[in-house]
Amino acid sequence: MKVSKKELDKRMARFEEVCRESGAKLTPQRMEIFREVAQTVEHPDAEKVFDGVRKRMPTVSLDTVYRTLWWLNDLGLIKMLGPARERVRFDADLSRHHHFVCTECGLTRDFVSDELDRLELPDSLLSIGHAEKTHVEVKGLCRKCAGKKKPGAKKTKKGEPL
Amino acid sequence: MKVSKKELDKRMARFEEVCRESGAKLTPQRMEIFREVAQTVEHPDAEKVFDGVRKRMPTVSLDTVYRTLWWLNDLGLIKMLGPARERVRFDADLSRHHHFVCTECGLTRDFVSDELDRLELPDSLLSIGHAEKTHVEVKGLCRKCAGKKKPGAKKTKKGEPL
DNA sequence: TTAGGTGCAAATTCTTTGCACCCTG
DNA sequence: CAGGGTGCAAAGAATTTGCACCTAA
Repeated sequence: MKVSKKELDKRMARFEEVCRESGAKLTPQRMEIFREVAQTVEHPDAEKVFDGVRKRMPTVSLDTVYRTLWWLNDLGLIKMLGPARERVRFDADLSRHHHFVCTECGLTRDFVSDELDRLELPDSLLSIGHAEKTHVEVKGLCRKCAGKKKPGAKKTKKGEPL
Repeated sequence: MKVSKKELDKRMARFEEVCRESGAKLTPQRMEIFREVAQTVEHPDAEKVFDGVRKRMPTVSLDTVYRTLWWLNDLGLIKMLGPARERVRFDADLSRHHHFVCTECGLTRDFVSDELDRLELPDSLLSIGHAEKTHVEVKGLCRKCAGKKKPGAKKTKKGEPL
């Protein structure tokens, strides 16, 4: 499913603007890679983007697609979903709960909430599918990282569980 | 952080029971791998589990850990978090929205909900960290997969609690 | 006894990097 | 013209698999 032309134009305009502001070069590859993500409501993976772009530009390489995608993400022009440099993790707690995830160090803690469990889903979901489970993920800084942040913000290694 | 001895014992007992019921062999490796996940509230990845088990059983191999973890997941004794065999995906929609994900085909669709956006988080979160964003992921079958699976599948009703 | 389980090592899959050439600004 | 950007190929990281030996039931 594609987004409306109007919305796509808006996204492309913002892309060019942010791109220019950041002082980065506006290459045809970047243009097409961004367009590929911006024109759809599906949430394509790198391979899908690659295939789409390749139709119009047969010489792009997969690694340019990856590099450009991370770059767009860093610029805040797109967002990443799912396994963003993380590993699979395991949980033996089978009771109903949600997760708090620290954006800095990856610390993940369970929490429960009656209010969340009573949530009602919007009608718009009916046209998409049949809901079976909902899981809430709260992102933020854990206490430890919030404390560290001010002095000299330090990065933790990728997806390291705590 | 470890779970209480009582809870751990409960989990181990259920493990042995399910294991026996399923007709699978109760090997020391499986025992220790399950115990490693069951004894903590952290959400360890395969490597972490491997390291923990290796302390008590120096000869386990990483691939046995992986195989056992998938097996435990299939038996419903543990759950997987994060990149469960998925790839990173990209989204150019920067507005506030949540996701519906089909557990069968992976289809991902955005949806919005005022109610979700007004959610109040429980106090218990305060002791963990500072919440910045909350994202809801609804899992279920998309219409297409629901149709394939069992033609007479029931539909979600409005207002049905999750 | 014997089918299922394990360890080892090699294979895959998805992503990331080094490097020399190319093109935008 | 300069320095960032690109393509290619090769490297990595996290899983996964083939195979022969081992062991719980």
